[in-house]
Amino acid sequence: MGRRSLSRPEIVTAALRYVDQHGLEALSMRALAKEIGVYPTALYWHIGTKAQLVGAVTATVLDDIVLPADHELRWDEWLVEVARLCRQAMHRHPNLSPVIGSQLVVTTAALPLVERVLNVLERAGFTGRDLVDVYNAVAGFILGWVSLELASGPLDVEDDWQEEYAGQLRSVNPNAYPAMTRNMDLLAGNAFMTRWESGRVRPMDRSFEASLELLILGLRVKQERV
Amino acid sequence: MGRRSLSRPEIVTAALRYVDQHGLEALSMRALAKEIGVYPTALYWHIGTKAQLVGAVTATVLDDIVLPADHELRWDEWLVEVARLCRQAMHRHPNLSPVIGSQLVVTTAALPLVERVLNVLERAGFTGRDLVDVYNAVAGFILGWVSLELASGPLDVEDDWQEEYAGQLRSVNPNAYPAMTRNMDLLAGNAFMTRWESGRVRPMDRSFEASLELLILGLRVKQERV
DNA sequence: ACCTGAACACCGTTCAAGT
DNA sequence: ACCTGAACACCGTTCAAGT
Repeated sequence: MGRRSLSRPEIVTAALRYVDQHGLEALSMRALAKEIGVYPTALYWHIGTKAQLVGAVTATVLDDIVLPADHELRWDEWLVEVARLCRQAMHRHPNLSPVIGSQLVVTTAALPLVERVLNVLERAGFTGRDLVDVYNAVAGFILGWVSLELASGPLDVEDDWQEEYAGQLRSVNPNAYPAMTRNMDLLAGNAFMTRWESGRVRPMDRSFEASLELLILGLRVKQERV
Repeated sequence: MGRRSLSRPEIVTAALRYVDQHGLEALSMRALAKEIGVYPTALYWHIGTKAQLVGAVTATVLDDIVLPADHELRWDEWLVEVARLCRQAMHRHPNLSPVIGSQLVVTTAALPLVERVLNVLERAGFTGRDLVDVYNAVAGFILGWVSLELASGPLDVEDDWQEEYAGQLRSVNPNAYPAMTRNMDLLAGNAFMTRWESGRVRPMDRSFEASLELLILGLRVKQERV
């Protein structure tokens, strides 16, 4: 087939593009190989298994996050900025969010991010176990919240399940669900477990900012106590 | 084969047990059918596609959450309790957490939970858009954080990748990563992106409690402003 | 109504063989 | 060193056929 000089980065780039276009579940070694114009087994020589390929793809997404300088901003402003940047990076490749959200991130590509967040949290006065806890709060919130936001619908179901679920919600028993009924207009389609569209088509900007603000408020209170 | 009276709930129960034992990625219509002692295509008659089966399984997990009575506790105490109960439910079926974390939850089984949380947040004084935002903060934090905690390792990789990653972390350049180096003993294995074991084998109890406390602190501050 | 059995179009991965 | 080509043991799903 005259195909030559297949390289690791070339494969990873092609895989990311493929996932962006066709979804994570459509990614297969065979389909990707066909896209590149090579036999499936050629991929194995360069990147190993599919799991390793996906890991490499994830690393490139983390690598794309450019953090603001540390000392230009107050620690809390810096964290807000970083949270937004991470969210943006995840929104750029929404089909990859299940990997970030539910597989262990084991790549050194994440370490610069970890270092900078730790550094800023130390600057805010957190140390030792408190530092680790507060870091986990920040990282868990950002990565967890956004990957939940980007969750995709149940795949390969009929086309009308969205309208059906919307209908089910709106016709819920007002006696059994008074609080939901009172707030249905704001709730329907806009809140976790009462929506039928992914955050990739209907981003939850306002709620993300509000949630982030709550986290920062909590951090400020905790800081004063330390 | 003399198999009779195959029922929907029977299939769902068997599927949950299968996922608990063998993992989500091992679940296949064919394997489950063999386990039950029936032809794969028989399952389709009762539950439809695999996606629908997984949805039904998820619903049973949410159904298992028994919430405390509303008025026995202060609103903030109640939320802490509910967060712990949800986390426990997810820990009971860790192999299912990718579904909760990265697929839209579209089941009426979630609605009682939504209703009660909304009710308590209204009691705390939140209304309108603020109510929705604060609800999303709580739900997004709990579901997102815990599904991240329960993330599984990259599948079917060699046995020594855990030790290898642990080694990479500890031998990181102290000049490039001073904050990480200073806190390496507490960090390694215990924080998001610097761990190599899932929360199912190494639960992050302390950090969860601390993160939850931060959220509640933030909610209390916001409440005073409303 | 409920299940069988065959069939279709896929998978990931291994391995011997080529160049 | 790098890729081909065949092969193995799987998938989800459809559909005609049985009872």
